[in-house]
Amino acid sequence: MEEAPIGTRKPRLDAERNRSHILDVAEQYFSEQGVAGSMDAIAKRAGIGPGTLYRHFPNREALLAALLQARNEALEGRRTAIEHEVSDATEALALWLDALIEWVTAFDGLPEPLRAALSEEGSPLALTCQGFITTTECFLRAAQEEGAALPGVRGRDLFLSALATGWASGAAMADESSARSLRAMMRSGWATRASGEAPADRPTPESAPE
Amino acid sequence: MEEAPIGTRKPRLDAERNRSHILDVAEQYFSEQGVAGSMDAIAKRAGIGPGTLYRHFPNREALLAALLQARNEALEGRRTAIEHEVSDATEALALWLDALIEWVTAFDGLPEPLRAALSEEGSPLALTCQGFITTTECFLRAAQEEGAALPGVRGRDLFLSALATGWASGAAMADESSARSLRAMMRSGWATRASGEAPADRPTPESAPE
DNA sequence: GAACGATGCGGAGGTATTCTCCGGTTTGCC
DNA sequence: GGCAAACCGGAGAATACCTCCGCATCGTTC
Repeated sequence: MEEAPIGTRKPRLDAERNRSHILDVAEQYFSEQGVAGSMDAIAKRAGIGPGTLYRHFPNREALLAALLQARNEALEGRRTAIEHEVSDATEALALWLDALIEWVTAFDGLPEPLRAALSEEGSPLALTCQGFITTTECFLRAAQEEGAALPGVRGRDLFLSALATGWASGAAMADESSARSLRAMMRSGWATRASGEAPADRPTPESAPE
Repeated sequence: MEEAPIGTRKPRLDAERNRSHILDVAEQYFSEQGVAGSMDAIAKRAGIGPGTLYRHFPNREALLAALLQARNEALEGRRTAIEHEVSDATEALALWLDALIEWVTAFDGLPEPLRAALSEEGSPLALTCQGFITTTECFLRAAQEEGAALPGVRGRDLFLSALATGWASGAAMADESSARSLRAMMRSGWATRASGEAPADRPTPESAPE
């Protein structure tokens, strides 16, 4: 559609290559050090100057947003998969929230900038989050119409819960058992008593009604 | 007992005064700017040099720990009050967790350093947290013996939940309704279905069985 | 009350990090 | 091949955390 090079002088190849190289390096660096790692260190590891890094990504948020792009698409895919393969609205919402938690913990320390981004309107991360909040709202509404989710809860609250769960799971004190507990508690937080008898420890039992 | 000035040459008065002045200033500063505010700014506002600030409190954590001291005692008081005035273990645990959330949100951004402190053994904040985790464990065990709380949950998980709830409530997106939702979801997270029929919106109904 | 030793004070400054500015170079287009 | 636009990269400004050390102040002792 907008591919016509009208007024846009075609992006230079070296810039394009630098950009993707930066993304590769940042992906690895953030995986190792967490998202709070030094920007200049990324530039140095990529063999470029700070200026180049900041030209491509004006701040940490922009870099993070670009890094998350691929995972965003994966998460969108997960969404349509759940929509098509899971008919039970309760299970669908639960699976979606699990996917959200996984997305939110893609990098160590990611929940913090996400929460911060929710406060600022123009942030690229905020846009992404807003989309996922809307999706959460969809799944939630379906579950509520089935009577499987409490009516007082809103999509943003569930999204915040997922974010908070991911944040808490990142604590050094939190082991695998804690993470499971937190997820389970979150689930019985929105589910009604009437909905499916799974109280806590059922490990997402892949019950696709194919 | 250890008041005998053996080997300790009695603390100087000006130092003591400086210390409490720093605490006053920091209290106000953190209340305005959140706990991530600049240390040097606190020193400047207190009219002292950074060196003096850091002599009294070697780092931000120590300063925070000292600031929280008063509130810690208030929280301990709340604990004994709950223990004496509330016989229902479910309600007691719920009240305690509400008090914890309030403590955790005493300053804007406080949950973050608390979570970080849990990772480091020698931190003064970690000690405090550990005490409250133990208290949480006590309330939880009582509730579990009444069959009012799920047996799989641990005290640390509940503490983490409270911390995470406070963290999420600090998001700009979170309004009062979100905070209430989060607390309600947390509660139905640990409570069994059998325990009291209060699902969400009961506003802590002061039912002291005197 | 005066001198002395221990203790506290405070600012200069080292290190780290984020981000900007600008001269020099490379690239794409004609 | 030449030109203008875009890009590169490092120097460096701004800020924050924290340390070091000469000097001042306090408490004690004579």
